[in-house]
Amino acid sequence: MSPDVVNLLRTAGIQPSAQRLAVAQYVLTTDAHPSADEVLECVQATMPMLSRATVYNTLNLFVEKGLLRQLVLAEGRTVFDPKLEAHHHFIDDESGRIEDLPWEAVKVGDVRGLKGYEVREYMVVMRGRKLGGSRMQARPAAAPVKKR
Amino acid sequence: MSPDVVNLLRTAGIQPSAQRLAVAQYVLTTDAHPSADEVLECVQATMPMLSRATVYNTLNLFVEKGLLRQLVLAEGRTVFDPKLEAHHHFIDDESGRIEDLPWEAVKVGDVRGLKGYEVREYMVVMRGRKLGGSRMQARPAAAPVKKR
DNA sequence: GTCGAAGTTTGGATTAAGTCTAAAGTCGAA
DNA sequence: TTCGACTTTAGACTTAATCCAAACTTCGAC
Repeated sequence: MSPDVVNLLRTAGIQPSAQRLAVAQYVLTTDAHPSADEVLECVQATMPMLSRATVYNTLNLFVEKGLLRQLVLAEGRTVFDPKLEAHHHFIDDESGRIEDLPWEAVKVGDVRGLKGYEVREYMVVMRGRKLGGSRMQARPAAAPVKKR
Repeated sequence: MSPDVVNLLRTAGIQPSAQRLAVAQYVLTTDAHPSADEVLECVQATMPMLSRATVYNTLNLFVEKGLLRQLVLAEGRTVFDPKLEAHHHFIDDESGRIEDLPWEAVKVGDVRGLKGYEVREYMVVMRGRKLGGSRMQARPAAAPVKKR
């Protein structure tokens, strides 16, 4: 339990607790864009009594305190992203997996200059096929385009 | 009941029916980005016996046949857009209302050239405040940031 | 016309994500 | 050590969306 995380929470004005630390440890360091249920599942591996409500509470708290961003990009998937800097997203058609792309990877013209709109934030959302990298299959693997 | 719509459906390989026509008439001509429930509500005004299931069936059919695009951009709002050409989206922070922005309005750098990704489609998603245009308040007005 | 098959619509049941609630548990300061 | 504030929990609830099986339409073949 790195004291880093404890301090990170404290600095954000969040009282640390065993549950919050466990969630933080996982969700603040992953780049897998997990959904709330995936967070629950992963963290329960090390803390089996953890309840669904707590995960939702904690994730919402983190979002509110600015430790996490909530993304809604694809059908039925609300997802959390600890990467706070501006960046773009690529969504794999097949797996539904979301990947971060660095801000410099795509140049976007003068958005702030749009007449009539005051743009607070923006990103490019891309969809398509990820080439080559089909061997990476580390974790639960973002629900393969579930027809619910 | 313009025969246009009848033909449009036929051309798309969709057998016309009273319900489908009513839904088409509304959803294919609006730029309000309605949710399924909003479609239900609006079309029920002229066809009160219309069922929820039919609206979902019809909307999904239209999406499948390429008459409509399904967008998931904001929390808990799956929304339909009849504008098929590539374009960008602006989401008003306050009202949650989604607006189309023409493709030329924002220049985006060489997305297709990204190494390792085969981009099928992309768009810029902007969030912020719409200036001035607060008088436009024609219809149900996309749920004003509902805290569910 | 009328029969049957295929397609369409329907209300209600079901599922799943997420929130709410109220009771129980923890923590820390006086 | 005790009190009040905060946190966690299981389970009830809500809402969007889908599934289901029965009823209804449509349409071509006879």
